[in-house]
Amino acid sequence: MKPPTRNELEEVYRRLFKEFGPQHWWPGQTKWEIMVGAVLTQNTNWGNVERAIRNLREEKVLTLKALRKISLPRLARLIRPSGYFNIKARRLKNLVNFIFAEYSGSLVSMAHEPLADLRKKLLSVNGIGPETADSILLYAFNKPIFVVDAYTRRLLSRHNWTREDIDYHDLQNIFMTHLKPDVQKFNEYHALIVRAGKELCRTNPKCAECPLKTFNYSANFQKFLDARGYSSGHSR
DNA sequence: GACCAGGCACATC
DNA sequence: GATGTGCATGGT
Repeated sequence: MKPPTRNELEEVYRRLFKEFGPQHWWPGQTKWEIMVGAVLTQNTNWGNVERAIRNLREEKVLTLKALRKISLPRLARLIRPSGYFNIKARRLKNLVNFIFAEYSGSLVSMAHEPLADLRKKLLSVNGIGPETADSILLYAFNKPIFVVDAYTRRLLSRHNWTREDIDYHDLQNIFMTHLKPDVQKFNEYHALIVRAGKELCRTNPKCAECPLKTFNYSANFQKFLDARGYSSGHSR
């Protein structure tokens, strides 16, 4: 098992982009809306997050100020469709309180904070882990940090480039050390991996249709396919 | 009815 | 430091 080379990472990007085109991420209009989405989508289908965000918008509480004032039970009720609503309500409150405590509620001054400092501070907020922090940094604040997630982990491990249980930062470092810091490209690359990942998901690999099919899948992935009865006919 | 989805914190050993 | 568990909805 050896990690992908720079050329391989570039080739993956080219193929994904050619297959799917630009993804125009993040699916959210304002900095704050992107941050809310980043918390709500934790281990949750994006469609459910959209319902929750729609509720917040319809109730006119999809702003920093409104979310500061809203009661915890009401917030939990509105974001119910996104799952884990009690925990996520508290996490959103934690994020709001952090922004007021640290930046007087100003996303503009928050945006001026250097990447490394802002990242460290975000990670200190209870409920903001590495992926949520990096999503906020890249997609809300346009900072050059590569976001990795379950799809990224799956993509690399199935090509036998990494172990399935690779640590978040080890995985992130593979991209950060090989690719030049480029906000637009990091944005697009992660979005494309998610897009492709949905076609390479756990229960329905659809490998014949995967744009990466010309890579050699790993022995592990082959075993995975065999175990689920996907190998006969269309796997390679 | 089982399994899955763009994590994270916390308990326990 | 590694491993396990709770959190919860809506789609397939």
